[in-house]
Amino acid sequence: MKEKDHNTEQHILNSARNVFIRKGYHGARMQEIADEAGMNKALVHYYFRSKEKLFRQIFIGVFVQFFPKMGDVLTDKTLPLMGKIEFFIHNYIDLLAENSFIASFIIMEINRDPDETINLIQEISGGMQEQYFADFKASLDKAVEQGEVIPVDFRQLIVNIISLCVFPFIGRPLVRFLMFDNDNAAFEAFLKTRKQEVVHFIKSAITPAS
Amino acid sequence: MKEKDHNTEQHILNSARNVFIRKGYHGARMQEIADEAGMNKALVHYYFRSKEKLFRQIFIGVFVQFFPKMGDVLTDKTLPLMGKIEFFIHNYIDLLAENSFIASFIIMEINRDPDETINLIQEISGGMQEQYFADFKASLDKAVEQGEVIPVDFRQLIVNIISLCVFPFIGRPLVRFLMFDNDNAAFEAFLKTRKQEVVHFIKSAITPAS
DNA sequence: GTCTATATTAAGATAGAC
DNA sequence: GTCTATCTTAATATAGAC
Repeated sequence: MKEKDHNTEQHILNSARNVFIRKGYHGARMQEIADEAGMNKALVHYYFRSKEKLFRQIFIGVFVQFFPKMGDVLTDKTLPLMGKIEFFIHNYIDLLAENSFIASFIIMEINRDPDETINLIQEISGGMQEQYFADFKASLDKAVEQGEVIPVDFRQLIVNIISLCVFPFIGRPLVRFLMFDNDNAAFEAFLKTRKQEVVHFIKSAITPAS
Repeated sequence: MKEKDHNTEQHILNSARNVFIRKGYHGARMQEIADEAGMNKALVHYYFRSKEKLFRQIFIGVFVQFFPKMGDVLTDKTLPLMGKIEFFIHNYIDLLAENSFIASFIIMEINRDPDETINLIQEISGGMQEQYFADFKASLDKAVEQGEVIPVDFRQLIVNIISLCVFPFIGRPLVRFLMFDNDNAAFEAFLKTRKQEVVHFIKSAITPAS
């Protein structure tokens, strides 16, 4: 029984994750979640009582999977600044490429119900981001001092890096249409070169003119 | 009667715009639209027949307001490349700042129903973007030839510019929380300096090391 | 634990009076 | 053109049999 229990619950979670990520909270249907899990709607309620509760659990899971990876890179003390940035960009874009709808899902939900969502994120993160950023700032300050990079506000720089990585994935259908006339192969090729492009662009922007 | 007719219709459109932009298609309620317009739900249906039809009209309006402004700048033949870029960034960030939820609304809807939304956009735009980009590319090529900027892929550059402008607004609640501990004043100050930051960053990235 | 059947509620949409 | 009242449908949620 324990076995089957665990399996069913896991099936529901997988299915719910897919449906919520594709459709968002309001667009998702309990019926669709049940269908995709290959079982009855009532069973979904039996395990998770309400759509709201199920959603919270999914959102937490997605967020937890998505964020710590970023922090690990920022806090690595052994790497120099540009190494950190490069490593971060590589990891982050890989993650986005493999989980194509996650970024827009998070953005969507944050804009749907900002207060509720931020509260949830606050509970999850427990303020760990402050340490991440402090470490990154220290690393940046040192690099500036040594003349390796020009002086920049560390928050602006972080936002710049994340913007460049995330936006093409969030705006994917629009970018593909506007810039590639819906030619998907061309757009995928564009994304493939994106990692190098972003790294190169950042490097070029913060390296002192010799 | 004509007078009143026009007024009511306009009230509904205004209200619908607000509600759809805040809540998205699935989150919006016809009741809420009617309430905010100060009238009955039935009247909204009398004017627009269905939620779907009303939504399409709103989406088209938002998109039309949002896009041509970009094109005007890109196609201005009198400005040099960096002037164009600078002008574009100023205009675009102003627009985003004044209409804080529009960007996330468009992104949200595009991800909710990509095919349908892209079809709609295709009808609206009529392929005008190709001309915009062609003109921009020509301007970029010339600047590269003259040694004013380093060689860059024009699509990557455009995506970079838009990413840097749009993302802080789309991710607003999350950025405010993660980087400013929800201190709204600090975050607004950050946005205020964003225009200069982006211009400077781009300039720095594509200017040849002397 | 899992199903069928059903209750409940909410939302889009229409009919009909004024 | 605008309202009240109502229809219809669809979605969340629960009861109860197995």
